[in-house]
Amino acid sequence: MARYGGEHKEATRRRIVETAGRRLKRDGIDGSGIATLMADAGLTNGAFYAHFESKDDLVATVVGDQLGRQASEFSELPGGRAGLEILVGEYLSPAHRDQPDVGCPSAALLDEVGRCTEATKKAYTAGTKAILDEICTRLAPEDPESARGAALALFTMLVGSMQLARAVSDKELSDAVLEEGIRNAEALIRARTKQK
Amino acid sequence: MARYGGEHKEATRRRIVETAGRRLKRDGIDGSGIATLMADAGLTNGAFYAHFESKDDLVATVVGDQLGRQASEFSELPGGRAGLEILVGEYLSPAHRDQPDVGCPSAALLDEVGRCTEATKKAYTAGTKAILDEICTRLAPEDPESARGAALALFTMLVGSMQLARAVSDKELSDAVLEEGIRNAEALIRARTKQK
DNA sequence: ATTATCTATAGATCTATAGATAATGC
DNA sequence: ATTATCTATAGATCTATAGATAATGC
Repeated sequence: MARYGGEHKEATRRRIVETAGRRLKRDGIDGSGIATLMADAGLTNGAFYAHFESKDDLVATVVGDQLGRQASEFSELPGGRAGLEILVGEYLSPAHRDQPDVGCPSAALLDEVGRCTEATKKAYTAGTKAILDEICTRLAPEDPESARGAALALFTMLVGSMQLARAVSDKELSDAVLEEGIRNAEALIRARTKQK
Repeated sequence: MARYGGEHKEATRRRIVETAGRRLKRDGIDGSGIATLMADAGLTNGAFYAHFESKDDLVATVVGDQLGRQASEFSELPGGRAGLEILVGEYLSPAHRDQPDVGCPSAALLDEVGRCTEATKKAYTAGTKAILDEICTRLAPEDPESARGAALALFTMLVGSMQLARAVSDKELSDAVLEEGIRNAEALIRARTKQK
């Protein structure tokens, strides 16, 4: 079965999902057209529907893929508090702020995901649960569930801070948002890992 | 000067800005067309350009208006910690989650604002600074500037939590995000108002 | 007479589909 | 012979403009 070496089409699909991840994070979901998404992958728009049922189908796939990648990146961080401190420093960096296309999908798209189809929300939810688990394990290795609240605090603060740093026109304020975000996140990590 | 009672056109413009605020928060910026925005105000699309130079012009105006309203609502809350606790409870409520059109513009639009024109970002920045000032004054009346970091932590956590609660398909998780958000926010307020 | 709004439309872009083409493996 | 991709296009929607209309105040 399968001409073209058996993996040709599969590889193309993966390439579309990858390049679409960057484009969606850069221009937004409603801001990205299929012709552009396909051109990014070196294809024309007509080929799109051989790979996906609809734009919604692609969006759900991309969101799931992006969150899955992020979860697996997180899982490769060192254990305990050390891993979280690396994460915070990288997350709230000017480099991350200035390159949304290769950055966190939640920072780039979270409010838009709230307006997406159920399939996209489901993909988003599964990925985010995995990420929250990674954070919990590092905050409280002996009883991860007990750190759920702190993990949510850390996650929402990181995402909110990055969105704010990007939305603000005042460079000084934007830098301050990142710096204070790091301080606040580190205080949260320290408080949690000391107590209990 | 000015026919139609002198305030007719002005009133129409205000109506457009108001109804567009709701529509943009509901369907997103890229998700809202001018014909729909004008129909919401009881007008046809052709009349739009008598009031605004472009869609970008409207978006900047609406974002500025929305943030200004929010800042003035915040300013009417009681002073000190009490005002902030009311704010947190209302902000992280299921009612707010389920009615984005009449809710916080940052929760609805923050990642999109990051992709908007400079004029929109400027309008957003001015409004957000006013809101952060309101929070600072309540966290540390004697020295508001000292609370800037804590104010940012509170603001980004509120916005991030609301976006997450809306994006998640799992109702239980969504409710938990709001509940844990309240706990985390209150802990932050207490820590800040006790110390110093 | 003035002017806010409407009707009509241009030109671009959007999602999606149908049939043609070209590159592959047998 | 098969099939991934391309070309071409339909039909809807988008932003924006031009000229017509209707409602107002003098």
